[in-house]
Amino acid sequence: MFSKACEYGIRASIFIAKNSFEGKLVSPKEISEEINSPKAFTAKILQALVRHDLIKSVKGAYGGFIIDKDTIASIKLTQIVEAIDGDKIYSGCGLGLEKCDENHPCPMHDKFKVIRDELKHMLETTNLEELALGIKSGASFLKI
Amino acid sequence: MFSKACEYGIRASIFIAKNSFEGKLVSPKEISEEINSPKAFTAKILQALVRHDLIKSVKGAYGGFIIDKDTIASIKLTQIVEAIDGDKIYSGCGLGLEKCDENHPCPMHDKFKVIRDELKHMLETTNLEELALGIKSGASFLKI
DNA sequence: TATAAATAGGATAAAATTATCCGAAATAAA
DNA sequence: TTTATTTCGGATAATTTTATCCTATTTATA
Ligand code: FES
Ligand code: FES
Repeated sequence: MFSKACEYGIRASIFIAKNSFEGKLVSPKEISEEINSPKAFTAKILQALVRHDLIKSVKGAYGGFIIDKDTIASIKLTQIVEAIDGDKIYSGCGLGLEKCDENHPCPMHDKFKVIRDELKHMLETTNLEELALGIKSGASFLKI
Repeated sequence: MFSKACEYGIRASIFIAKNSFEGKLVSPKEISEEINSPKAFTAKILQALVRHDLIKSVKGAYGGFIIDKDTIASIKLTQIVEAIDGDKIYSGCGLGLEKCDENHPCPMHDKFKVIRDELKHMLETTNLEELALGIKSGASFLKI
């Protein structure tokens, strides 16, 4: 469904959000340990999220990654997914035709579109805050 | 969503089904031209579908691939997807946790499960016949 | 100012996926 | 029986994705 990079990116963002509630910066080392991902690869993904203005990096000693407390609730999953995987998950043809086109549909189009649109809607309406609260309360987990 | 191999496999199966209505065998060459896919790679995927008893191969001169006319309507998309991509699309965690577990869910689990289950249901209830008829009637297409 | 700690980013490497090639085996027709 | 045609299957190559490594740059603190 999503690429590994995107899975790591979402999990990392949730972990950063959780810590950002308390104003705590976290490092790639801590992140990769908490979400069980390769450290250097995760760091690369974090850089991409910084470039897309979804998270903030503080360079130098005592630095790390953080998200502005008051933006956590406004960051939607779709923004993270698009920053890493692009929009092919929303616009691509389920059977791999060059483009998904109502006027030149593949045989699966009608049925696939319904599901693809629901996925899109879900990613557009789910924000980092609610996911981070799930982790905080112990209702959900980021590894194993 | 699906691997390239799976996309080719589904498109190829639909094309084979369409021709099987008229009892016509088709070759990897013809298939790859009609669905716009790499020939040798497509041939490999067809072999896998044969091993899974989803399509039939006729070896030797004047051979090719075909599907028993009376089984076309009973072959569901899910069977093709599982033969090629396995069941990770049904059972895998959306955020890449080792396994999707109700009792140890990732933060996206509840919302993701709904969509994953709908995808599963769609693949389980869509059969090759209806897809092939769409191609035959000109309502849908297998390339470009 | 010097030092230590941390992100940024380029260069590689490993692994997985996608794609190609070629000879062997099967088989229908001449 | 020979020939031409076609699938089967192993070996290999190209590409993409995933992962690692190392150095430069940044910056808080001593
Ligand atoms: S054309 Fe294939 S999903 Fe729209
Ligand atoms: S645990 Fe992640 S989708 Fe179920």
